[in-house]
Amino acid sequence: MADQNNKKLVAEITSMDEDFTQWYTDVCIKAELIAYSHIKGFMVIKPYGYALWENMQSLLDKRFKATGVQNVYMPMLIPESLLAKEGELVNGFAPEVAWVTAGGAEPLTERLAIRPTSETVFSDFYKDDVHSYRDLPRLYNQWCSVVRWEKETRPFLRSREFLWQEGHTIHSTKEEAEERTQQMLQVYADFLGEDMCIPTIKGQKTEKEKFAGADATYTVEALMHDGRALQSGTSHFFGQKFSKAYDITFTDKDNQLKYVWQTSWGVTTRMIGAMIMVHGDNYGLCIPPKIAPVQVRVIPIQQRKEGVLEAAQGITDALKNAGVRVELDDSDKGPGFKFAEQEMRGMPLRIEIGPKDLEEGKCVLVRRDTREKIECAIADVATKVNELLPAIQKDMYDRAKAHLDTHTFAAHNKEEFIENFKETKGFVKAMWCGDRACEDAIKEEYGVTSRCMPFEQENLSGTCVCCGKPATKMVYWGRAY
RNA sequence: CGGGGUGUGGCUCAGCUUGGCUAGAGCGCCUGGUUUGGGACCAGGAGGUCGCAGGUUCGAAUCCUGUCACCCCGACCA
Repeated sequence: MADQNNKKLVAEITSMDEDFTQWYTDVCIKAELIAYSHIKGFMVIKPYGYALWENMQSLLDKRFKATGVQNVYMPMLIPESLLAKEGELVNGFAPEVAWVTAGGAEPLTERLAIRPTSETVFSDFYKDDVHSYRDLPRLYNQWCSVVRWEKETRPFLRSREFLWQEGHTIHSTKEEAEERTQQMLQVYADFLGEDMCIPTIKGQKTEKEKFAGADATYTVEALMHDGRALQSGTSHFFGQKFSKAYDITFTDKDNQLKYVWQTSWGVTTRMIGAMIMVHGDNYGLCIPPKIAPVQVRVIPIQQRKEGVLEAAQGITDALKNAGVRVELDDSDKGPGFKFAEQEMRGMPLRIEIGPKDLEEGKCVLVRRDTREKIECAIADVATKVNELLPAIQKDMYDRAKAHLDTHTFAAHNKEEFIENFKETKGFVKAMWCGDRACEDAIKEEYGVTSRCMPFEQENLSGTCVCCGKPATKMVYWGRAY
């Protein structure tokens, strides 16, 4: 019944099959996540979008703190001389740094960078803060925004200012720092999988793709509905690069002066983009229950009829008491409008209650992810909802995982590799010799980049799909956002 | 930075080629009423220095010059 009306129902958003990019933009706007501002690449995050971020923040923050991380806040402006101390980082970020050059009417003697990332500031702070092995480790994190003057911008995926968290830790031993790097990557993978219902591939970035200034960069890569890849979180092992550049030393147990070992790791509002593109459909957004600002919207039908609104309010209260994030839509819009809006905004469940239901003492629950309708006695609503929300959470993950699996291909030789990238279908696993030249050539010819060298390696063949020389690694390749 | 596109009420756009009275439509918004199980209907109403700055002209949304902004596609990045 509903399917016959698909066209009409989604008249306000472009079909994702027709134009995925436009669909994405439409959803961001129509689901009221953002509004464009007057500055390119700077967006207004509206209450519903920000509520999403707040939920993500709070879940992540708990996970961080469970591993001993503490939150701090660092200055947003970085003197040029400080930023310039670590050469690779400056070179990496130089083209996209925004500068403050005046304070009021007075030109500054030294221009100040608006942080593109805060390794330098943390390092400068740690330098004087740490003296002894007893001061280590330092496990600091900050929630803030950073600015990078990107050429092309897109809501959540690539904006010039974006919200993120950046964790910066220092350790007395290499092993401990390496362990922390992996630990945080796992935290991201767990968060994305368990809370965001987004399965990821964990692995290491190649030299070409790694973060400027890092010894090693690790990543969690997700696959969007259109088959394109999205780097969804990173964790870096810095070795002693920054500690040597910024002179962060401590006296160890053996009474020797040593340089600290350092990590940093971050995730951003880009994850909201990932959520949209992994779970969304032609009805709009579809938000995992754990993240959803509103988990259930109660929609009364013929709300002026005797008892309807009261019953709807009763259900709302019962759910609220049961710990559910619930909202009653008692606006005077028609029911069709309300259904469409709830779906557009991706609220995981809605409850319809009208005079007919009232007579029978029931209501109708509708899942956003499957649009399945489920009748339920009014008295059992809280129980049923608390049963359905986890089920939706699980099903959303399973569907995303199935999509990832069916859109990951293995190429055993060059022909298969080329074949798989004639159109963007997903990840392609292929062997690689480890040579930068092959990576460059593949990008040049097929427009795909190495996404990561996965921790779970397979031996697909003995030779590099590009040059035919002996292979050293299996790499996930893909077209990336 | 290269290619393409667009700037006219909150939104989507028409009008511009060929200058001319008070700048239009749909959606949205406000008021009143009728409605309500998939984006309701009727009546009334509010809302625009046509992106900005110059120029041509008796007269510019329309022609000319400049400029700014945004969107899309590429190369760089979370």
